Amino acid sequence: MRLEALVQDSLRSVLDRLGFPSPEIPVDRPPRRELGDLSSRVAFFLAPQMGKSPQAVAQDLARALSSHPAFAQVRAVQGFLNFVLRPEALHRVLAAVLEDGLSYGKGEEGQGKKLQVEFVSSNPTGPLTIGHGRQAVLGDVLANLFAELGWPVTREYYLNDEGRQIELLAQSLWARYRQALGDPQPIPEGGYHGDYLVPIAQELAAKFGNTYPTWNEETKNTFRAEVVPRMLRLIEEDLEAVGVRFDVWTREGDLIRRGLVGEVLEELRKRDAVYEKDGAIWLSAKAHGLGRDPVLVRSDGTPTYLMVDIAYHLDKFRRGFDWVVDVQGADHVEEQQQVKLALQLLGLPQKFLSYCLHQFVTLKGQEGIEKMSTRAGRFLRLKDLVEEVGRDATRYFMVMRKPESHLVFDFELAKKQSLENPVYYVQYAHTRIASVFREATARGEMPEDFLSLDLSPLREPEELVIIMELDRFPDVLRIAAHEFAPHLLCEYLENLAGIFHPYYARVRILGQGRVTSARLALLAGVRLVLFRGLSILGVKAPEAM
RNA sequence: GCGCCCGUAGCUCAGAAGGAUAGAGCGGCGGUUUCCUAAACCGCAGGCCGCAGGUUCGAGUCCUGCCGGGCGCACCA
Repeated sequence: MRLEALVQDSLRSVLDRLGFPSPEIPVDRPPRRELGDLSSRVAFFLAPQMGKSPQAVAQDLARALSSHPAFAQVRAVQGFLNFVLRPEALHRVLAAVLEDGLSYGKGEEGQGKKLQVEFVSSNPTGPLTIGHGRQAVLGDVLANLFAELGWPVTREYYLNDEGRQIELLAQSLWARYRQALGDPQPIPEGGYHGDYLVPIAQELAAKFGNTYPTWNEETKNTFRAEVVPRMLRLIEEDLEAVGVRFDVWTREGDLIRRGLVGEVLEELRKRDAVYEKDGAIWLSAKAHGLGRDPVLVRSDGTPTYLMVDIAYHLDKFRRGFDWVVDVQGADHVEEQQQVKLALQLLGLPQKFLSYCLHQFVTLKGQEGIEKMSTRAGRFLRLKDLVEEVGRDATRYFMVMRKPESHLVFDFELAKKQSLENPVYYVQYAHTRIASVFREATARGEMPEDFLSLDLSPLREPEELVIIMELDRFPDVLRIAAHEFAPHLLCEYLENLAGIFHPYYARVRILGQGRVTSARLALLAGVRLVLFRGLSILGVKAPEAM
């Protein structure tokens, strides 16, 4: 049984007996070790209805629990209830972890439901930058986390392969093509200046020769058809480098061709949520507390990005998703409010769509590309970053901060293969255990299996603390997923490694008789959780380094 | 001007739902190695939690106002 449930159950039975059932029983870790292993603030909540001080309530509860077999001690301190666990209770926790094995921490909350995580969704106007990298890893790890909680997860990429930006890109490519033929054609106003178009332009110059001397409708269609698949290939290379795969790619053009836009517009019109002005169709957002009314259909009759995005989300709903999580950068705040409003007006459940919003990435010590821009051709390509610092460090660094904080990517630190680098610190804990296991096997000290082992020799303080920490893992996964906060998992793993390394340095594992078997079982638990955690982050858990 | 996010140690950051004396890593200083990988470990120094009010038994956490930073405020996507 998990420790939180153990404490809750014990308290619940006492409270029921006293006639004060409490629906919610908080269980925490005390701020300092000396106070105890676990604590509860339940007395603060009960004090008013019991007509006593929190401390008096806590004392009553402590007395009632004093004979509980799992607790060595229950103390009332300033209204808090502090529990000291018997080692046997912790040994049972470790046994349960080992029994669960690779499924330790998995949940069932998502069973029978469908979740979509939409992320990256970068316009196919160039390769992915390290900014997109944060989103790629964030979305991927969130998807992994929800999968752990039992959700069937669809990873989806929304591809804006239509519109003005693509046209500008095509024209930029055409200009590069003309340049390749010796015609000094300038990149258009607001166009794409990146070098990545140059080799493609050279290729097209060789292929077409002088077939397209002027920018016209035919040239535009030709260059657009050439450029989009090539940009997609660049994006796929970047995603591949960072180890991210998508299940579904949805193209904006397909949504438009399916006629969804007209349908959604009709619905919005019925609900009086849109109006016409200057030949365009506007969403009545101001009337619902937003800052301005955005255009849904331009006066030339074409739908805006926002319009299609609304239709896209209605389509997601119809595809049967129970919940959609969109991972987006901080520059999309306004759009998020608008889409949410529109969906609400269309009658979708409020909780259908959640946004995981993240701030941008800056590179430490890289003058000139601190402010990245694909359009200006000023960026560091994701694939190049991965080649430089490795996939593991890239992924880890991208999610080690909470999404709503700015991320300063420390290039030099990420490259270091030493303890200063948190990802190596965690990986090294795993490697060490693997190494001890190899040595144990070589010496013939490895137990047949850990499940029926006597764990009672585990009595060192660090051993009990480590088990307490292993017990937290399922909570960490749950909170990291629902708070959209994968950094909590990084923090947890660093902490676990941070108690393991000193323990390993102080205590001998091998050559200790039956203590050795028990300690190997403890190490197996640590290794299991490190492996599970690193896997969820998409980072390797190496056997040797 | 309006909207969203952020402001915690020299640096980079944790402190889910308000809880006990605010934590970690790096950097700095000082130590540890006949022994399972020192790619490690131990110790020390370092804080008016941006500022000012408020809410309450209790605020880094909630509310209000200010200050500072990021992003957005297009018939671009």
